[in-house]
Amino acid sequence: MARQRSGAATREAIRAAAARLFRDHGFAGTSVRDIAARADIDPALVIRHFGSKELLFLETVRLTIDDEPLLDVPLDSLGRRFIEVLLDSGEDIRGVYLALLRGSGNPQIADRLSASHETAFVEPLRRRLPGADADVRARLAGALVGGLLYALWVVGDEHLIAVGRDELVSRYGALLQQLLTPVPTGTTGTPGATAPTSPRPTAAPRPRR
Amino acid sequence: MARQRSGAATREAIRAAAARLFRDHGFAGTSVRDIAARADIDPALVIRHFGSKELLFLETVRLTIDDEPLLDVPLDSLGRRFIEVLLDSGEDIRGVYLALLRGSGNPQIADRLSASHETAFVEPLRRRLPGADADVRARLAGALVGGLLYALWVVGDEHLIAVGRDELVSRYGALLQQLLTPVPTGTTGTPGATAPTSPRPTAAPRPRR
DNA sequence: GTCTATATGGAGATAGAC
DNA sequence: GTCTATCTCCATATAGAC
Repeated sequence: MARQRSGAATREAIRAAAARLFRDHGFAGTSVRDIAARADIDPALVIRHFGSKELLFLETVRLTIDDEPLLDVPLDSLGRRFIEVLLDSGEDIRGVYLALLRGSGNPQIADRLSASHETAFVEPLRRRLPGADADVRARLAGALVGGLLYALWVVGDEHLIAVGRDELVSRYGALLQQLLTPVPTGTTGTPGATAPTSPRPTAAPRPRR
Repeated sequence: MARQRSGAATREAIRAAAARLFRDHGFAGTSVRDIAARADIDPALVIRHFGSKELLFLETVRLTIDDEPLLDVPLDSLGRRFIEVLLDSGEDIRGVYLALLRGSGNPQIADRLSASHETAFVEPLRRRLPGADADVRARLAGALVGGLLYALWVVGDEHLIAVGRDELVSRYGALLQQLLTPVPTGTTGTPGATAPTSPRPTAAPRPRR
């Protein structure tokens, strides 16, 4: 019979349905009718409560990493940790990231993506970085991090996925770490090697622990 | 008036119009009518010649990078060079990359993106890499490269763009180089602070095969 | 080969009775 | 606040006359 609900409950039902559908099928792949059906209400109510499909998207699809306590580790292991947190994040983050990315043809969604990238991928790192060029390094790190998610989630590189979480954390984390705490040439007591071009011995997959 | 043209000319006109519009406005943002209008023909002809909008997209939107400049560069400067080539690539690559990315909700377009990523970003690097784990390293490199384009073109990180081409090449190139020729501790000069002075503008001429 | 006309379906959004 | 009914617009795709 689809009994009437209170206004607040309806609003919540719409929000929940929208969040889920947008996350799973993106902005274009979700219709107002789909949302209404899932919330078991009339399509007109969706517009009535949120004004438009676009506003509803912007209200429900937010990228947040609130595992920030997990990032409370020494700076020299922040790289690994950050990758770890991302890879262990649930389906939520993945879906939201994909929805924002694929919807970024829409200017408003593009703005939201831009802000989300800043908040989730750049800012948490920049806060920890010392040095005058901390901002640039954090932004390069944001690009690097985004690249991993792009390769795994958007491209869906099967061979990269098959590498497995632990090795990805180790290798890509080390790469990120390079950006957070660039290894200076002199600290580890290496002699001032003047011959830069050395024929590469193979392997050595872990430049830094 | 819209006088008649030959079949081949019409087909070409459609193809050209589609390539341009898809690249500028994406798959969802381009209608068959838009394409027909730009080609100055009837919308029905678009379908008649190419079967569907989707097939037309797949036929006209291809990501190709000219990897010739990468062939003769020494392995230890391939990282910088690769970033250079990407950043100097024209509006074409950017548009195609964005169209594929934003259209990747469509399974066929996702497949195309996957293949393009492999061909353009992974394969050219893997060819040059020695070692048993060359494949993995090339894929990690592909992720890294994709991340830069993502940050610059999708997110549109203004502060990162403002860094400028040369410094991006230098810093992000050094990062990529870490993956191509890993070094336990820095040997090839400071990784990122200033341009490490081995420009090697264009290498020795070499016959194409 | 080309074009006119149209089929068919789905979208977002609205009007107005209850 | 909610729902029924509908509006308007636009999409891809097709049928059939020239």
